[in-house]
Amino acid sequence: MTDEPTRRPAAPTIYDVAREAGVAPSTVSRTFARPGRVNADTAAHIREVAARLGYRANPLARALSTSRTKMLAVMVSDVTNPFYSELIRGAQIAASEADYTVLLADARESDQVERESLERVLPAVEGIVIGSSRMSDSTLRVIAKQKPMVVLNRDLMGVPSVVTDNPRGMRRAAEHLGELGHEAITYVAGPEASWADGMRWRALREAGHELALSTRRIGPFAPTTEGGAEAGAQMLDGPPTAVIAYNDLMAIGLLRFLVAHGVRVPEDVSLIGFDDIMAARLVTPPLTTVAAPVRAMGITAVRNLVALINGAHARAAEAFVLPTRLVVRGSTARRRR
Amino acid sequence: MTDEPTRRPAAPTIYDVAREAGVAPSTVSRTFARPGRVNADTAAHIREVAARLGYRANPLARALSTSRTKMLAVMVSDVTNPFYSELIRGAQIAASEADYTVLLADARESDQVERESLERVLPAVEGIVIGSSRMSDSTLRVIAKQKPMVVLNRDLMGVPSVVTDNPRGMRRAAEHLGELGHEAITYVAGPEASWADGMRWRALREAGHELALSTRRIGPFAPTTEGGAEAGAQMLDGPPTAVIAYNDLMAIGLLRFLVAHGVRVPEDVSLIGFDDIMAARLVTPPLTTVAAPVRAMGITAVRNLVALINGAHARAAEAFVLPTRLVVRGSTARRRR
DNA sequence: TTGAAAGCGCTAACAA
DNA sequence: TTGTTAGCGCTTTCAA
Repeated sequence: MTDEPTRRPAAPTIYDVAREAGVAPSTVSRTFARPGRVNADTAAHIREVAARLGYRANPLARALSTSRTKMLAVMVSDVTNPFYSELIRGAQIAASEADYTVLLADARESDQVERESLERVLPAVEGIVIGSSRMSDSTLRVIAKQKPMVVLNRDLMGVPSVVTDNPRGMRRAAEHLGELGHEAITYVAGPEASWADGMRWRALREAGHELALSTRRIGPFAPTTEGGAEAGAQMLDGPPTAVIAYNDLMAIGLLRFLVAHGVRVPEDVSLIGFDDIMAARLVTPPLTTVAAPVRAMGITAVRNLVALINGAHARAAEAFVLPTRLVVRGSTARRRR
Repeated sequence: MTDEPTRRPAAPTIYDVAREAGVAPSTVSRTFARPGRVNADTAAHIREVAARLGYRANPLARALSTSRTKMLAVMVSDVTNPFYSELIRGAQIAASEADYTVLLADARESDQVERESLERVLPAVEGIVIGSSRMSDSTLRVIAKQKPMVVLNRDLMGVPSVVTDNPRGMRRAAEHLGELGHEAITYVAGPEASWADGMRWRALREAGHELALSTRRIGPFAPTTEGGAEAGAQMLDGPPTAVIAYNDLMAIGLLRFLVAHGVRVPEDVSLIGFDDIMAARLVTPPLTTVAAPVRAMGITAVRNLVALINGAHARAAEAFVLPTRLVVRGSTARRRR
């Protein structure tokens, strides 16, 4: 089965083009790398020859001499999580704008895979966006020392970050529940180590304080539908009237669990998620949620990363805060009990 | 704002290690590239020094001299489509097994973006998996001539492919509906150019023929929830009792449209999708669907691609066919009218 | 088993 | 504006 590789024609190089066009190789190089530094006519001629020969600059060779690989890494904990696929989409958009290619590092929710993935990808890229990571702050900081880095929804002293406005989002969610007559809100916590989780719970506590709503917290749970179901199991006897979950996936898991066990949503329990993933719209009832501008986050992160690569100073003191928005759908209603 | 780049320590090279270890650079190279060709003790020493210095082989430099970049491209039409994210997951798994990195080429449902994406990525990779593409067969074949390629759910003469067993899946779906007493099945078609769509419709016709069920087809529609809703609008007056949609996204869009317009599922209409994406489980009622082993497809595709790269012969005559499975959930029921 | 030297395809001084 | 000449960091002959 395994034989000698099929012969494929070797890709033409700068030298082939140079010979064919009757100029020096460096002139060919210039034509593509710094047009303007070469006579318009010669350039045209060279391009013509190059096109005829099907010449494409070898990006690796270019990278070797310029040490600009034009590649970026985006690290996520799970590609199949819709939150991250939207993030990747944003990153791709901004990357191609800046003529960068993105390497996907998918941790597959495993520390070891995350390491290996990073190892593999890091030496090839000029910078990295940490969409999510289980690595410790100090580990990340070490990496940030080697390559430009932007982190998402995380607070890493000295490393620029892009975050969503959790406090405002949570505040709006709490207000919404307050307006519907709810007096107590239960927060279903996500992963313990999550910065966003801490932010959200804190924001809820503060909002509760100001709005005279009592708050409590259960968890932590996995940030998945399974985690949500687990939370549901814990609240089955004496469910609260209002719940805010760490994210949509959990809210959906919780929603389905409750409904399956005879608790009606929103009649018995009002439920709010975070992120506004596509599935939030699809469940019955559709989920009220605090929408995060995920794609915009990806775009912002990459734009900042590229700026960093190009020598911008890491204005790391303040994070880039992107606005959230409460999307009211069917899972919240006036309190009835 | 844009200033001189922050100084980052230059990564140690093979020369640094060589000097520090008191050996020739080529020996350091050998230690990593072909261990066994170097004395065990020297090798150990070199590794020790390398570790101490934090040496990491520069993959680009290596690629330049070996012309093995250890990178693969996966082209998809839309990263945010759950079908493709699962595919990417599979590709990642197989790629890391083989010590390859994957470059994601996301077409964002646009021809132009697809082109650019491909241009950007192609010269850097050793091979490419076409998860989906709007490119013509002939264009793809041209590319396959330059780089090893594996296509998914598509039939490209001369190019190895991985497909799901659409005929069997469709057959099972039709049988299921037949057993529930349905006598006519409407197929809601996906994108016109889609090979899978053609396969599915053909398979349904044949199954219908054998099972004495009448079949008809409407569409094409976009393979999205929006497309599904559009189809719903077309069938509002006099809806069929049984519908099979090109994929889950469409089925879900259709489902929600029908329910919103007073048509009950599954009481009035039984509905089946394809793929078994996560959302299929989340909608109400949960969707009966023909599950595709998406992750396995990604794995299979990449494994084959790697084999191809290593010189396996393209046994392109037969495609790799992966089994499908009918997952019966709540959207199908006995015919009542 | 090791070292010396050439070269992968490109860019970047430096001259001309 | 163009050509000449060194490399970029690694692998790979070829000798020793």
